[in-house]
Amino acid sequence: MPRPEGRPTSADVARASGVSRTTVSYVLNGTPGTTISPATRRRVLDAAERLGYAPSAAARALRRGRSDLVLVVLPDWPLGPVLDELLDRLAGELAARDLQVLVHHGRGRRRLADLWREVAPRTVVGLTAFAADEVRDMRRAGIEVVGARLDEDRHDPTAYAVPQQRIGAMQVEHLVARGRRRVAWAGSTDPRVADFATRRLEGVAAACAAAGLPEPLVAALDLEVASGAAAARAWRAAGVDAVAAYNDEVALAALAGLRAEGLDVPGDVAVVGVDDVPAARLVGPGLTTVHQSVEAQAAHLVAATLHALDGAGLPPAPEEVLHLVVRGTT
Amino acid sequence: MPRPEGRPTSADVARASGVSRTTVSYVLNGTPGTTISPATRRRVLDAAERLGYAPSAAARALRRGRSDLVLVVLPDWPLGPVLDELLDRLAGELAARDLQVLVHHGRGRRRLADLWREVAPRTVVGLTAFAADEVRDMRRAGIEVVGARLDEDRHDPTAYAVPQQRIGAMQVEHLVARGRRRVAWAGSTDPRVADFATRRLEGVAAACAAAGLPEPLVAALDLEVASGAAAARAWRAAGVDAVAAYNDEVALAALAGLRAEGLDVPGDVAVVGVDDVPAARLVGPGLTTVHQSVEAQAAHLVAATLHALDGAGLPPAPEEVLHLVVRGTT
DNA sequence: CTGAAAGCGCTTACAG
DNA sequence: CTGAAAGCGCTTACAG
Repeated sequence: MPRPEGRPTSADVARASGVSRTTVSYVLNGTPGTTISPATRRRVLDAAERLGYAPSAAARALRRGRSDLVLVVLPDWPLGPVLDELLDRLAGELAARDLQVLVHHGRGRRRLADLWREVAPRTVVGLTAFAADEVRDMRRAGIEVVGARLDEDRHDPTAYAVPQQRIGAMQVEHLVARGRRRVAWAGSTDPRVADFATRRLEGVAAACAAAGLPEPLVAALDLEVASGAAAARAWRAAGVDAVAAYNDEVALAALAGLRAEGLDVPGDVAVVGVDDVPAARLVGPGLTTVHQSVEAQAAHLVAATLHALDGAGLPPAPEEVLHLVVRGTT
Repeated sequence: MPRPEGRPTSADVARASGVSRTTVSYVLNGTPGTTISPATRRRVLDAAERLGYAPSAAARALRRGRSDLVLVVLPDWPLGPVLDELLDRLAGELAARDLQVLVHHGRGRRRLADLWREVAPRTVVGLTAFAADEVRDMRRAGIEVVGARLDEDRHDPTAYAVPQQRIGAMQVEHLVARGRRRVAWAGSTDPRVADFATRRLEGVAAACAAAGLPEPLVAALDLEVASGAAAARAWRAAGVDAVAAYNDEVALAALAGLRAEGLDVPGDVAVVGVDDVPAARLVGPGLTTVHQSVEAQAAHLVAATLHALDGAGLPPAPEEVLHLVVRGTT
């Protein structure tokens, strides 16, 4: 009989099956090196099933000194298919090692410290960058940390990074190869992506300088036709013949604005995005864009995590993550 | 001095500050009703800081009998802006009550049972439907369960549900109002959304029947121009003059296919999507679509969760979640 | 104002 | 083949 209040414990199972808690633990955990008679084993299993017994994770974690959780901390940017796939791959890979992946959507820095103390995960995987003292605290608590970097800093070999500046540079290099000379940057008004946008713009500016072009004209777009149209008027006034957009959605807003202003793409202005979302190949003309290989990123992230977990070999940096997909807009 | 191995415990802090563990606990938890001298308090706080002490969540949960976690179980469908916003709102609301939200991306049914035992959350919020015995097990373990339903089943008042069939019906009702008589359904080849797609198609079929139209012509589309074009040829052959798409992305594939086949939208064929993603208003012509109010959904979810947590009043069913946004494609 | 002690539910040497 | 007992790190009546 379950106790009137609360969940049953191993003591309840022991009582119900007439054995000690030791035996219950041995049977339920399949502890190797023990020899429990089949009859006893049956009785214990039956009792556990009948009572709906589930071991207390808190007690188990306390006793074992660690949990079987991997905490993934997401940055405060919009979710998308890339992240989706990344988490999926990571969870699958870790499940094979009996680790559970739990995701924290990282709004609010303050809460993070509470959180990792609360769940006491084996490893924390940050898709956002951690402060140095945060990393110190976690390591001190015996938690492995796999970090993310927004930039190309490679000092920490486990750091997971997509070279954001390279993305911007690739956009400009392609536009220059197409003979464009006056480049505009179409950024985002979403504050959550500001870090990324800044890096990409740095890459755009550097590539313009390297090609002897003037500094890029900078604008931030909403995902609205009117916003794109306003930008398009400024571009026409400045003689812009090429637009590098923060991502494909912003590129779509730019395209809508150019269309509304009667400018021809790619005749008057070429446009290149980032992400290669499905819409990029479905609109007409198709959107030229920088594709990020989820496979390569996921493989790197998984490898870095396994490295932190059990000292598996470090993965090579994912150099082959980016490639350009050329379509009708350039 | 921290112990050579592992994290410091409250005993270490007690030793370092020359008080008992009781006092350490009182100080660190700000336990009301105790009167610790400011000097003692200072010493404890300093020692804790110096040692980098963080209480063991496992021990605390074991002692208290429950954790401060809310586990959100996501279904196995692609992430998107709606889910993003939903999680954001829920996390914000619960943070105000000192609850942490942790998200499990629910691939693999088997693992779920392990997971809730492992983290011993206060509440499990399912954005996917749970099996009845799963719910029973969780409740038996003292965990509140907030369930999701794929359909319009309203037996459980806490169940969170978007009326999927209503979505399909709204699409058809609009098409009929526009004078269309031969409706096709553009489904998805993504198996992860099969449940949703089925419900929406049921709504489409029912609305067709109600309007005296023939059964909808059914096709599943990839997010590729070629796939849309193949469907477009079939639609032309069957005299289809209206397409209800599973979502906006599929609608974009349909539009790309119709364009490739030289069919005019909305002249020859009208198209209506679901979701109102940014691209829907950025493409030309703009995509008519069924908008799901994230606000209403989030409010309902938050209310249902708070109800489970502390018996707050039940939210009204979110009837006002859906509305049609009419643009150029119909 | 502060401390000694019990107990949360497990697992695992150790002893039989 | 199985059990009594210790101990993981906390919190909290209870006693001073």
